[in-house]
Amino acid sequence: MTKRNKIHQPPAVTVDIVIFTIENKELRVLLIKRANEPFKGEAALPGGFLARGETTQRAALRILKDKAGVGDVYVEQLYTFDNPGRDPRGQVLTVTYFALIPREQIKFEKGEKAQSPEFYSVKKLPNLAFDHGKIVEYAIGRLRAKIEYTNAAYSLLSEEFVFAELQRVYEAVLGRKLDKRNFRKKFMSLGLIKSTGKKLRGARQRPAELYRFISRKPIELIKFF
Amino acid sequence: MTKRNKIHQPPAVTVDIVIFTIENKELRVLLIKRANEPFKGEAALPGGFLARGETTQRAALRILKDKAGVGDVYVEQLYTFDNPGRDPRGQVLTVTYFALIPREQIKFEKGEKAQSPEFYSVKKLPNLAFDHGKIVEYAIGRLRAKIEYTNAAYSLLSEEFVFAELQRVYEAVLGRKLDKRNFRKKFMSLGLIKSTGKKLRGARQRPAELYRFISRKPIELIKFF
DNA sequence: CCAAAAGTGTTGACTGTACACCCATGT
DNA sequence: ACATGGGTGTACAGTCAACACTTTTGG
Repeated sequence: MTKRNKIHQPPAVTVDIVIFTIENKELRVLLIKRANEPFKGEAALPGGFLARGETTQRAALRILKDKAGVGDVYVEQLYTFDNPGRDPRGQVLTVTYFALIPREQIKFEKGEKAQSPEFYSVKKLPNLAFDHGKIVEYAIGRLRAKIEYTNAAYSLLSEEFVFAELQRVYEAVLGRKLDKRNFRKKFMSLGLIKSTGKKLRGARQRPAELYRFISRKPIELIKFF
Repeated sequence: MTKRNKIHQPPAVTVDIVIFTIENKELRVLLIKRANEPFKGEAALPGGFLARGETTQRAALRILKDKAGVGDVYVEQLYTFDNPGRDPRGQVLTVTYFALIPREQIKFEKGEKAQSPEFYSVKKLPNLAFDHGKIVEYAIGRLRAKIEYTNAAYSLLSEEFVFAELQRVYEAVLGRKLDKRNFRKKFMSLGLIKSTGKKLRGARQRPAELYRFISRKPIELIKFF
């Protein structure tokens, strides 16, 4: 560190979160309507200023709780944006995170109704405030990469799930159909999930086996060169 | 963004850079001796506070220029660290970058002599100030991943190079020997480099062909699922 | 018995890996 | 002529992609 302390006036710091879920076989992002200027009324990522002494990670969890009412989910830092002009109010540095949530776990808080939080399909996003469009795009790229070499999918599913649901998660994230047999074979060989022995009955079809992730903590698969 | 403006007191923002090079077949990191408290005299990453109105990317380039005297190199944002307690002076948020530089391009500035900048092999790093040890570790992981699906290696080599040098870059970064024939075959098939037609003469052995990267701008290779 | 989704194997193409010898030069 | 690193091909194993039919249930 140099002697720049004198002329150091730190930028404002905010945290924005890209909250993903799968709904109706589509990858969706949580957006709110901005209650205040700038960009009042436009769609934006949930976020907020850092509270005094708060870490960005804590702020991300707080916002997640406030806007979506969820706790124990996959959260990961994405990137830090501070291009000049990204916020008309001046220099703002935003640390972005992304989170993965199973749709049925989300309960919007009453207090947030005014901002009408809503999940938008990534295939038809509205115009977003600030540079949030770029942020979402970046997040999608990261998610696509992550889901191929981690167990992150657990965070988009409920604890017990059926193989078809798992495949739908991958298809929604990657944006294309996958072959049922190849997908099952490959995924099984990764050793990330185990059968519960239970079956899902009640549909008018052959009952499907229920699986669960062996670990619901982030795991990276080893890669070889 | 919520109504947290009132209690928003932004943390100090610094930028640290992990500057990599290849020297003597080893991956090395540039470290300086801290001139001031805290951690005075200990080895640390070059870095500094953000100047007023400066973006973190600009700050990274400025520090790169100041400490290593280089301009046109591969620079990429790494991660943002703000764990409590990482800096004894209080809440400090650090945006980290990593840079790749060919060793022969570096000229240390006289003004920086006091801090005795020096390249340390990643295999025998001293204890580092702050959480810089963790940062370097993280950077190595990122570099290893990047070099496998981008053309980032161009930034660790001079414009024209011989196949053996390219291979040494990969071996140093990945930390293991690679098979000469397989490496050549694979790398050639990527289409990132082209022969210059020239040969490197003067050694007492068969002259080696000189190659150059077709593009010296970052390129990502397409991956398939 | 019909509709619906579940479950299951084989083949061919491709990719990665292991491995050893001759070549062109400088001294 | 010899020491040095440069340059090259083949065979085997593992992985990926394409592809269609039978099973089990609820209605």
